[in-house]
Amino acid sequence: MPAITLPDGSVRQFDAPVTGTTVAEAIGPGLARAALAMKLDGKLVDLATPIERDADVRFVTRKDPEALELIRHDAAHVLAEAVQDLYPGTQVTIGPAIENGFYYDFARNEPFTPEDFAPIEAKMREIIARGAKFEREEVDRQDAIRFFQEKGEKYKAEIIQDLPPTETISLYRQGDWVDLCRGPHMRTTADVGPAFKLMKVAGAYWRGDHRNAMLSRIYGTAWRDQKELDAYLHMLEEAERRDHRRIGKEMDLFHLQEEAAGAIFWHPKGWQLYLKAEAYMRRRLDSSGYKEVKTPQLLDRVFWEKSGHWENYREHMFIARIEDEDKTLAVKPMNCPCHVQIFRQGIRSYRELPLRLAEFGSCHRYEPSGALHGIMRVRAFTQDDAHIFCTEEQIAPETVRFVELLASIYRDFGFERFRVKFSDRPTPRAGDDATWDRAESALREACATAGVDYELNPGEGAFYGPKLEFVLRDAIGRDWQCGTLQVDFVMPERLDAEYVGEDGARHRPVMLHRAILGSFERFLGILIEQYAGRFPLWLAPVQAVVATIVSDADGYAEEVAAAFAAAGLAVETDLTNQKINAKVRTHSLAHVPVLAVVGRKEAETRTVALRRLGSQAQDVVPLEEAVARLALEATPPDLSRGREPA
RNA sequence: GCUGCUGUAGCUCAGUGGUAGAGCACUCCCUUGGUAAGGGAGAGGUCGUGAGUUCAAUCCUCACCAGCAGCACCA
Repeated sequence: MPAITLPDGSVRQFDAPVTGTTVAEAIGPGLARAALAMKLDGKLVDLATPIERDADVRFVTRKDPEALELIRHDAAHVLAEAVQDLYPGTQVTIGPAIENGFYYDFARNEPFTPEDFAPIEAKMREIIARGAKFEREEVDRQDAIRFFQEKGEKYKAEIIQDLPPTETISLYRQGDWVDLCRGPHMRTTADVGPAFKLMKVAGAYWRGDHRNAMLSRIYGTAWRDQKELDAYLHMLEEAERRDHRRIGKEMDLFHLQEEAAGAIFWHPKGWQLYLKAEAYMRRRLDSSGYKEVKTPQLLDRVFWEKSGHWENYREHMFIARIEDEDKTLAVKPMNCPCHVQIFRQGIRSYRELPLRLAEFGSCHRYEPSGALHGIMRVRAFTQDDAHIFCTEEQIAPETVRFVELLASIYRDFGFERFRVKFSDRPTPRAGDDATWDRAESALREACATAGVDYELNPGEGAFYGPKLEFVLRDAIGRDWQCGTLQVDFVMPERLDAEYVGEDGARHRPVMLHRAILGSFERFLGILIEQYAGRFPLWLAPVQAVVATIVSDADGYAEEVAAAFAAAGLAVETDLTNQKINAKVRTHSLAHVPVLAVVGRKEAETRTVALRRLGSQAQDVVPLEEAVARLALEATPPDLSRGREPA
């Protein structure tokens, strides 16, 4: 007879098997109304799940974090029923809850359009209002396959076929509609509530494989209540405002045009931003023991054949044919083989290791057209690339050193948080298992030493070695891999890199491929979104504008601007015959961090009225003090560290 | 690359089978005003490219290019 232990430690004894529903009712009518599902010994299950033995039970109500997932999963089922009701002949496939919502993939000859959303949503509301019970039923595998085949649901039948034999096959019924589903679900369709919205249609490959059929996916979002939904929709709008493509245009940072798809035209202001980031990185690498190099853009095809890239990535390389010489050159898609060439010049000693070769390496890759995205995913980009040639013993300490540098650099750019993914051996791969064991454990060990929390990304390593990926998130919640560290035993072998060890014999070095920003282009895109264009002073392309109130102050304004410029500030003057209100507005919208306003008063007293972006306060200070203060604040973080504020 | 959508002035966008419009920006004039839009005038587009249908195409059809969303890809 089950004894149910509740989260507060109290125990309820029952003299016959019960379900969550009866337990909730026994506790109280309020809980019985609020309970949507339960955690049975830590596992989220239906409220109607029978409990036959002693167990820990926690009820999940709308307030609990698990509720969102349930609401979204149930919403996906409701969506599927609505679609099958409105568009007979449509097959269902899968429909999970995802971050912020849910989707369902349908197989239908005719694709859905956003115009279909209104009728589908209306039908969904009907189904929700009907409040049919979700009823779980466990069935025999063969019966289930036959059942779905007879309904013409060949995708569902295929899913069951591929489920491991140990897996219980369960169906969920909501009224007349049935879906194959592992569950759990809430009590009835009414529990989904009113706070949902269909968001977009898109194609998606069956089982995520591009060789399979393209299904029609409908995305939706769902929340506990209207307030949450509104807040989410509002957040999306805000995110759109900080899209780097929009801000890039507004702030005149860069542009793209069709004759150079996937390549960026950096405008003067955008290039200032780029140069500041590059100068900063150069200092950080230099002071971390890296040696900067520069290698060729174009190399003979033979070279890429030797490195193995021609075989694997030929389709993604830009090729140049030289008719006169009957040669084929390829624009470099990466820098590592070139760095190996530098390593190979002369005879290397173990005393030189670790040798850290860095390059702001400009690379070209013919990315698939659908992958291009603003400046975040382009075909011409520059990596803050470096290769560390070292011994196996040095992998761990070098990794620790790298992670520390990376975290410090991300912090300087305003990113306190980032995710780390550990990608281990893929199939197919180069190198034997013993080598992989060594590489993976070295990396794991290094993560432990460096205090890095990572999530495992199984089978996603590079073909030559395991890797760490450092992921930053953009304004719209999309994740972008920026930093990376890859352990490589293969390339040194392939390109015959070696050093003379302490024992006088020749050895293969290990190569660590690593990048912190990844590509400048992508990183700057994320940076623009991170700050919504309101950069900290050290990065701002235009750091200050000197704006006059009356034209009598023009001469003094020029003097102020000259003083700012002499202190290394990027400054512009605004001597137009606009009112000061208009000038404030213009430069605020342009995200200029410092507005120095000068009128007759300031000219007479040799002061400036400083107004900071985002503040209405005016700070009238003597010119010399303003220069000193701003110059200090505009100092890049690495240069101002340890320095006392003036 | 795949599915769907989009492409009109520098930007944001409206619009029609009879070769086009707004706001902002831009130029000029008036205005010298103390912290988020002072007023007026003007200039600006072979409606993404190419073909087809039509008496007539920016509008309809097809192809291509580019972009957007998602999927796949990302050494």
